[in-house]
Amino acid sequence: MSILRVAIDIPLPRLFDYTSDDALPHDVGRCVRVPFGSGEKLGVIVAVAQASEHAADKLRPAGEILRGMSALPGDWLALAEFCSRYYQHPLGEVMALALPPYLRRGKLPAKRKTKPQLEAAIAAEPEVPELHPEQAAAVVAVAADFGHYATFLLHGITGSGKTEVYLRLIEQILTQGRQALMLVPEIALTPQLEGRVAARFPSARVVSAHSGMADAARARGFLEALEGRADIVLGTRLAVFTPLPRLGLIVVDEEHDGSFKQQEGLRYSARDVAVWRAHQCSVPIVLGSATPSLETFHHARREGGRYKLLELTQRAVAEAPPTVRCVDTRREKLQDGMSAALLTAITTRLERGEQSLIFLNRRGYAPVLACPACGWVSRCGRCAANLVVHLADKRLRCHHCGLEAAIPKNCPGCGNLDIHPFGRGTQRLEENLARHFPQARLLRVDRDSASTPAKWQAMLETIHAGGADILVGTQMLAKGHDFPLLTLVGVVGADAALFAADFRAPERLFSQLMQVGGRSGRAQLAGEVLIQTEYPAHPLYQALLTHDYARFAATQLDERRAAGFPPFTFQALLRAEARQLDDSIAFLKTAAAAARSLLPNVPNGVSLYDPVPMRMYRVMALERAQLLTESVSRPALQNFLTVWVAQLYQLKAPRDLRWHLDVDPLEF
DNA sequence: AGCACGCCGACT
DNA sequence: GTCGGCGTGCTC
Repeated sequence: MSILRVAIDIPLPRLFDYTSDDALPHDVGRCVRVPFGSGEKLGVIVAVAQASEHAADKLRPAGEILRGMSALPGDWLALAEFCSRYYQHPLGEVMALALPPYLRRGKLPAKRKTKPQLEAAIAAEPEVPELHPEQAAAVVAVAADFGHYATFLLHGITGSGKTEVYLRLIEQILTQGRQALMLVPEIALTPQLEGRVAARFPSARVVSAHSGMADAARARGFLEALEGRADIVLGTRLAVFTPLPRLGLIVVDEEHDGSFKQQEGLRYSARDVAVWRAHQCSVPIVLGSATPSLETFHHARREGGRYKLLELTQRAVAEAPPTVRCVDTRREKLQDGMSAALLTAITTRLERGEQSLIFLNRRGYAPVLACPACGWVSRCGRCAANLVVHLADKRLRCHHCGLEAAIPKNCPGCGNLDIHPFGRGTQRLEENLARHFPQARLLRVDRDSASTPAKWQAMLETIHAGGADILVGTQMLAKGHDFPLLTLVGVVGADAALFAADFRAPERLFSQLMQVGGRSGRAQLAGEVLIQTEYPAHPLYQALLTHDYARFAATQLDERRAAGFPPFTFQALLRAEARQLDDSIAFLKTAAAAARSLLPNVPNGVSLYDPVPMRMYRVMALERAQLLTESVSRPALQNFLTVWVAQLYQLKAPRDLRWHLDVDPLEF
């Protein structure tokens, strides 16, 4: 008779013990059916022990141990335990997230019978481009650390051939009989990339891992990786949890991308978890970006820094970077929000048969409908936000909860017939452009117009085929697509981010503009970027003019250091949400009081701020507040959080109150 | 998070 | 007289 310690998918920070008369030490890492309360659950065996802390009469016998599937290896369990510890999240929930849903339900997928269509459908790559010297040096540097832990930042401008560096490294690690893990942001995970990798390594087993996959396919890929049959795992953030017994290399492409951070449940950063995992498995990890996160860049540039910096400054294809120019909009009367310079530039492109892209990161027709007479504005009843005017389908819509309403004919406040949309979104910009350029073929690309993958795909094809002259789009258009006919990018309405309350807003803006600017100009056609701004002298724009990420990053890091922001401090946010804001605040105040009694015992200074309503304090009829804690010492913060969270579980709170901790939060 | 147990309103 | 509301308490 032995004791099984089992992690179960419930929001409690503890394991549950069961008795078993047939469990063996090698059952650690296996799934097991266990009675739980009045029902049954599937858990993961974390340990097989001789004794339990619990009274024998409390223990129930475990059910079936699922031996049809290989046990999850020790390093996978350790990875889950690390995430549980670091993000202060119950281990059972971590494992539930890390396992494909199919396996979590105790099912096993049928074995793959046919070779997947993907590989068959892809023509072999005209198999391999030559490396320029910087690429070659990067490959040599990383390969020198095969078999050891090392983190590399591969900092390379758009078009400098980062992907080719990844592929060469993967090729080399495969020849050593090891597996490679490649993480990409959600948006970039397209069949194209899978196809390119599969085509490049026709004899390797490539599996994908992302949440859009069919359950069985995802489970099959997970098992192939677990059993060592998969050679390359390519996926979004959740792929970081794929078990890889022969792991030899990790690549995180576009490492700055916010989608690597999960914003609900286990709020993990797949990039940070990947770095931990590389260390755990003694393998090198390559973080690639044209605009690295300031956290990563800081580690890479510091004297004796923790990361090694690899720079790609040349473009792999012979082409010049786009010319970037600011248009000072304080000095002229704009026409529909557009300057004469921008209108002229578009006209020129139309005459030459080239494409223009106008970037406005605000979808809808106008951000609000308002009554000038009585001051009524279209507010969402469930969120602290305005309803956005969507003229395309004649609705008002909340971008936070999805609430919809008809557009009223007259003011609901005073009956006034003269109510207007205020401000400008992509739909209105499209309408404006259509008036200025009646002969042009316009295409608006945002989450509304490209609502399904099929529509999005069709739009990309239209753009490629030259079926549109002027594109109007949000950041959807910024990422990773090559548009050979596009030679002009106009940026409209970007200034707001310069003065946003979120200290990371400039970092995101720079990255976005750098990316969207990179869409313009290809082999033979020079590109131009026009940024309309009231602050042409702003350091962010000045750095963009010279494509000088390093200068921008340096000024940002100076500001962060002076203000005591990350990466110079480490933060964690306790958030609470309830029907009433008062309840959320009250809970956080109790939590703060508990924290204060702990703080004298925490070395190295952990600071605690006052509970405050969140900026968007109401979403979906839940009112939210947050409490910030920070420290210059990550271990000090961790020690504090561990003790604090244990107390939080003991606090009594209204039934409808939810709370969670966000370690290393990206958004406030 | 489920899910049971447990004390107060409108129905056969 | 019951069916059922959702308030709190537990789950090895």
